[in-house]
Amino acid sequence: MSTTTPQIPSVARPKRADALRNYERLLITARDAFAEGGSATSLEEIARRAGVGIGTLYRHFPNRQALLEAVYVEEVESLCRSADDLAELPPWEALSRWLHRFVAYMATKQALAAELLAYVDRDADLFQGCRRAFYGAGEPLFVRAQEAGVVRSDTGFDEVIQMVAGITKMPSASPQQIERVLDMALDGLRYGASA
Amino acid sequence: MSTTTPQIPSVARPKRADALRNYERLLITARDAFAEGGSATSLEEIARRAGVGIGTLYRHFPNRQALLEAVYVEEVESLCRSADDLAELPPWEALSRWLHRFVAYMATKQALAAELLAYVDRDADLFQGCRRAFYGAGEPLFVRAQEAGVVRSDTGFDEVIQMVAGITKMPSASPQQIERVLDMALDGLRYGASA
DNA sequence: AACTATACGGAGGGTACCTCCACTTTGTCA
DNA sequence: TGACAAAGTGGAGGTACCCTCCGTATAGTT
Repeated sequence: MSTTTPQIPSVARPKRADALRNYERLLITARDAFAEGGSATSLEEIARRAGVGIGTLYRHFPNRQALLEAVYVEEVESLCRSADDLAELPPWEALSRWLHRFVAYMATKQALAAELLAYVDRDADLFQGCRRAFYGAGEPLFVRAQEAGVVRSDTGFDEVIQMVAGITKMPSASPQQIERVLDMALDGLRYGASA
Repeated sequence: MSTTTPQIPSVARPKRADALRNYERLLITARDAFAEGGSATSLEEIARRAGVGIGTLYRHFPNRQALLEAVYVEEVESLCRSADDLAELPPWEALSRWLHRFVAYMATKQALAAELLAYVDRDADLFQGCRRAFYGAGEPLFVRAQEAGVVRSDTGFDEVIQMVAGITKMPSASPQQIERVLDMALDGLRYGASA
């Protein structure tokens, strides 16, 4: 299943060793900084924290939008790749865990996505690609669970994603509440399954 | 019906004549500028266009958020007041026109609302108040139409607003498309009415 | 007309995004 | 291995934006 991991226009890494090092430090630092500061962190701050000059940051990411995009894509890819780890688990277990990760991911990335939407519009390649990636990674887990008879047969992956996406948008709910609601929703997904 | 127009924490106008003049010019200029530039316009630009100094702008609106809020509230109030103009019209005509205005309003104010949401959270007084105002203004039109038998009786104003709000969020649709979809949805609202 | 509370305007402080270019490092090829 | 070109680095500084401060001007009152 590892070959099914779909590739988004995946960001082209730089070639030289030092450049690659700096690139990845910047990406990680930016991810963490945005997670804390809700995407309000300045690029200067990120460069400083990553221990590189501001010029270096701009060599790798020509503007703020580019950095936001790169962080976003990186996270989506990581979430999709993480579906592979779950291939060994029983079908239900795998699907359920992945959806939990999906929700946790959305919780932290909402501010980032909101700012990105101010730059690019909703159906830009970026988001299209990410949606395709989500489907490519999650749908096999779903189908497997359905074929194993642990998920009701009268629904589709689309509906599940929409339901789960809706849950992530619950206004001002604590992470615990969201987890509980997700579990309830997932119980509904099992209800009436053949096994 | 003009007394039913609900008041949002309505912005307190300044007292002195010159101050009031400047205040309103700023508000109008800001509204137009945000409508064009999608809320990206700078406050300096707005002050310049309104023909006042930047200090004057800041005297009336202590920061960017305050100006955005004032424009937003002003527009909501205006939309709600406009329900009064429609009181003379036949019930269906009145409801239908007001919902069209609602959609047109949403189309232009989406960017503004998006930036506001970055400052205040979704269930702040601001938005609560605006929702109350919407209901106060629109529900009587709806009830009147329903009582006149030109709107089906098996639905409520909540549902209609949600449906219409959904239409306003149609991604990258032209104003004409939105109008057409709204008309179709409104036909659905009439379907099976008694008259 | 004099007076005072209110309002005006814009210079300037602080910070953010981004550009430019002199200098350094990496990797390659004779 | 050492020299050299290509690639990469860092930070001063340009421009724009938000906002503060305060000396000046004006509306409304007595």
